[in-house]
Amino acid sequence: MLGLYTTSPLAHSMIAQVFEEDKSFCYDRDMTNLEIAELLRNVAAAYEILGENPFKTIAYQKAADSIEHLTSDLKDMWDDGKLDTVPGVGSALASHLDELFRTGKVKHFDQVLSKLPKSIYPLLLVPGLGPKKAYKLVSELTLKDSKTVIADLEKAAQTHKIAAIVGFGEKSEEVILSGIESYKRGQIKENRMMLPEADGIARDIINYLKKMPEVNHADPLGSLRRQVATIGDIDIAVATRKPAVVIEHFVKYPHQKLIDKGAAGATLLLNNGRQVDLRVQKPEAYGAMLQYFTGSKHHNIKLRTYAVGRGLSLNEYGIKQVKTGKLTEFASEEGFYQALHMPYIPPEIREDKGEIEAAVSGRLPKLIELSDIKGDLHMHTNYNFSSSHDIGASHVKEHLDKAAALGYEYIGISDHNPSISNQTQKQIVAVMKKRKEWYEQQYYSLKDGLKKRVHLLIMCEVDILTDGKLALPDEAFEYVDAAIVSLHSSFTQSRKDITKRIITALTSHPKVRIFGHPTGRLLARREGVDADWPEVFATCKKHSIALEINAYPDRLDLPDSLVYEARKEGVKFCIDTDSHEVDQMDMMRYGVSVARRGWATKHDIVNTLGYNEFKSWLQKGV
DNA sequence: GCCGTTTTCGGCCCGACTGTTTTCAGTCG
Repeated sequence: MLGLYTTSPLAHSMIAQVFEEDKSFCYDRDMTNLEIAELLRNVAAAYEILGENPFKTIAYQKAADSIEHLTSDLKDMWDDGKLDTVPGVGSALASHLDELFRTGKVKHFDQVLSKLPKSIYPLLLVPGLGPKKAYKLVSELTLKDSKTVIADLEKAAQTHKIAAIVGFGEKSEEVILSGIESYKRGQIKENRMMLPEADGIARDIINYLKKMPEVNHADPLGSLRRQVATIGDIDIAVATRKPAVVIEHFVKYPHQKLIDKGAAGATLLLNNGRQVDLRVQKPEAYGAMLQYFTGSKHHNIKLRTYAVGRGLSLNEYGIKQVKTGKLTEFASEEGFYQALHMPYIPPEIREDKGEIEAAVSGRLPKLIELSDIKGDLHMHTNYNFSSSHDIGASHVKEHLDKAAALGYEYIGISDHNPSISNQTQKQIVAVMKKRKEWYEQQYYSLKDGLKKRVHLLIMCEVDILTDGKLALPDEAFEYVDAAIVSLHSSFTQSRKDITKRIITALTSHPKVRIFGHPTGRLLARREGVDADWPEVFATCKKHSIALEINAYPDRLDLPDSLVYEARKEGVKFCIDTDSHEVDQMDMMRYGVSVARRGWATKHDIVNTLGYNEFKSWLQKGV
């Protein structure tokens, strides 16, 4: 295959001359992981156009993927001399990245990138355009300005200048225009839905499908099955012997538009604007299909690479012996993984974070399950005591009833601390004393049966003020069993300031036991704070403070990637719902999903402890 | 350019889809 290594037939030297005024590349030594990944992808694209060894191109793309998925800043890892621990970064790339962080430039990248017109690189972000097409369009249409290249291309498509280019046609113009449309939408990031919304939609449809006797199994696929915090499209798999009947039934589900219908499935645009794909498969091959479409992409690539080493090739229909071409089908995913000599890997951890290696060597963690949860420590009742933030909508007795129904041994009421702006410290202490007495009175008035089953802990969610002090006077701590401390203001402080602020708060009183929704992120609305997480984790570990995994739908905070990191350091977690209304206590399972995605076992989670053990953890931190 | 149950050389995931083609290249997930 000599052709792979020869120079592209396109006359890039000529093009480079046309664009010679446009040669400088701006990047700096404080690039984010995302920006570095984009830089490496640009180099890979240039290599591809220039006809470099295709595996070198793939190596750059792999490194870019891997850097994009890191949970710490690459620059911090460089600081710590840990560049070589990044998968896909070998000695050559490590040396280039070292040059980048030291000098803010990489000579080799500049050389490669400047062989091509700079205006091709923005086009790579448009769906449907890869290196080859981007290069051809830029060359043929002489699109010089990288700042306006996307708008220029849009204009060229609208005025039908693209159909005239060899290899493009009228349809290409439409595809390019719709690609530019989604590129623009992608910039606004409005498309993804939060996990519970996607989960609810999928559950309704799965229940609807399961009413048919022809449906043997129905499951979500993709990021929803892996329980990622935000979901793009909803994909659903069905095992059946009567695919046509199932598809007919599916397209009768209430919708605004039937987008596609074929022998293997159908796509609907629902009334709520969400898109749902259905895929059908015969029961014998259902396991292979589930595995294939659950992903993640990185997990599947790693798994297929592993299989190739054993003379096997994986696809959506089964496992093929490379030598004989014999295909074995699998009805279940368990069987599929077993055939690869490893235990079943739960969907939540299929992210290529070491789960395949762990499975092969028998080190796969036994992930926490919803039924392991024995209590919920973060909820707000409708008891009104001049609280600093919002109060809840339900009575404490409703919360206790619900806890009993969920089989919990205990709950903690964690109302916000009293407002500090219009009350003296003395008044606040009095309010807290009265609050404790009120809750105790409510609890004592319960029926004996409920009291025996569910214990009540009187806690408080205390604001961490801008300087790290707590918004509750020391004397008031006498009236709570324990405190959750949380950030509710000044989210944009510098990393140094916010880290110091958090650590000050965590170590300011022995009754501070849980760090609530640690990053403060609100999905699709607010980024989390930029703290030095390893330092925060070390403090939690030292003082035996639990990091909260807040299950509230738009929080899911601590995020799964940080759960994974913190767990490696031996930090404990507490999964809470932060309920402001009694039915929200059902959201616990989303918190459990986050914990599972972070590889947590029940031993990593303090509210899997029975009441007595939990109480002793609260008091002594054992 | 990376990497190791084929470990310092010789491989590198897999198939679907689409448009422009008449047998395939490019892109995507």
